[in-house]
Amino acid sequence: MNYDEAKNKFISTWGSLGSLWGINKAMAQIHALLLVSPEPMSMEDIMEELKISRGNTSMNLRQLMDWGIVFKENKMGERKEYFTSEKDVQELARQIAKERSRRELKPTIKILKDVSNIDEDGTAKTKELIKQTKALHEMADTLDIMMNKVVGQDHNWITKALVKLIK
Amino acid sequence: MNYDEAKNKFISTWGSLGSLWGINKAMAQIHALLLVSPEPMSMEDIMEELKISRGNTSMNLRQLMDWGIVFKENKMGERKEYFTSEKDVQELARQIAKERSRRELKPTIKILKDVSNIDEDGTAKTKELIKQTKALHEMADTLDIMMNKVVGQDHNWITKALVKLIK
DNA sequence: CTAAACTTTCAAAAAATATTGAAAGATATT
DNA sequence: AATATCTTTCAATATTTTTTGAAAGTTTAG
Repeated sequence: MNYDEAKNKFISTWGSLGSLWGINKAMAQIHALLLVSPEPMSMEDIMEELKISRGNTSMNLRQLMDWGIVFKENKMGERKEYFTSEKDVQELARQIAKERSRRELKPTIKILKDVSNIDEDGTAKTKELIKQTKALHEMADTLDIMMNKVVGQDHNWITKALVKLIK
Repeated sequence: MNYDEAKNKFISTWGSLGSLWGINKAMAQIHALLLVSPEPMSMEDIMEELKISRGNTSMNLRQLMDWGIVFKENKMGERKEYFTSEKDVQELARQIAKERSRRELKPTIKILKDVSNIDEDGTAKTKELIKQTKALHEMADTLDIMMNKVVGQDHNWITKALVKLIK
């Protein structure tokens, strides 16, 4: 496998993996491209490499910046904007954990809490609904605490956490 | 909020959350419905409650069984098939972790390994590709080991893991 | 102020994904 | 073996999501 094959394979794999962490293909591919590019890239560069339209590139770059994993850079004397990705994969993981907690986990926890707090009326179905949503609430809450813990951790948290888990 | 409102809210929340763990809306809603139903449900029952077609119900039930989180049950003297969900949420989490490792993480790890093993040719772009995919490979591998560790853990692993992390 | 260089927006089109429902397939019952 | 009961399949359809590209917007330079 040569460089170009390897790069394309990585970009397309990362692209289809996007759905795994809740982003679309183009967004994930742009991210992959920037992640392995030694130099910041312009919108033009990205459009060209991935064969996607200007509008698409613009929108997805914005979203990546909203996620806090891609940044604008300005080259001196140049009008054009350049983009880079967060290069430290652990920082990347932390940022993603933080955003997913905020966007998905926290809102879900709130709903689970509300649902599990309905009045107990003695029927089996109400009991079951309360019981199961309570259990999910607890689990989601624990997961959220863990994820936020991770966000405040030093760079090698994953390895350390692993060591602790395996004991 | 009364029982029906709460139940519907839970089902629709769980449904839209499906994409979070990589399954479609109908599948997630069927799962939610079974999770809070005190009794096994027939295909008829499910179609009725969720207002979805027979074909849709059949296909999604099959997938849920493939994930190992929904089971067939037979009532004595009845021809019809009934379905129940795994009720223990920790077992549910374990099963999901296991399947996602198998379906998504492991294949990705393999590709990252291949890509990061291309020949170093001294150029900056090749160096960067190797460096970044190696880092991702290491992280994905660690995550996979953690997830599989979790799969073999006892019922309160989440709480225990949390305690360890917080120290 | 006006033009040039670049970016963003958004309605329309395309692509991807999910859903339906009727026919075919099972399996049990008479 | 014919019928009844129930499930699965899959081509057609509907829905949702993504992408495009041209117009509008913004910023800098002259």
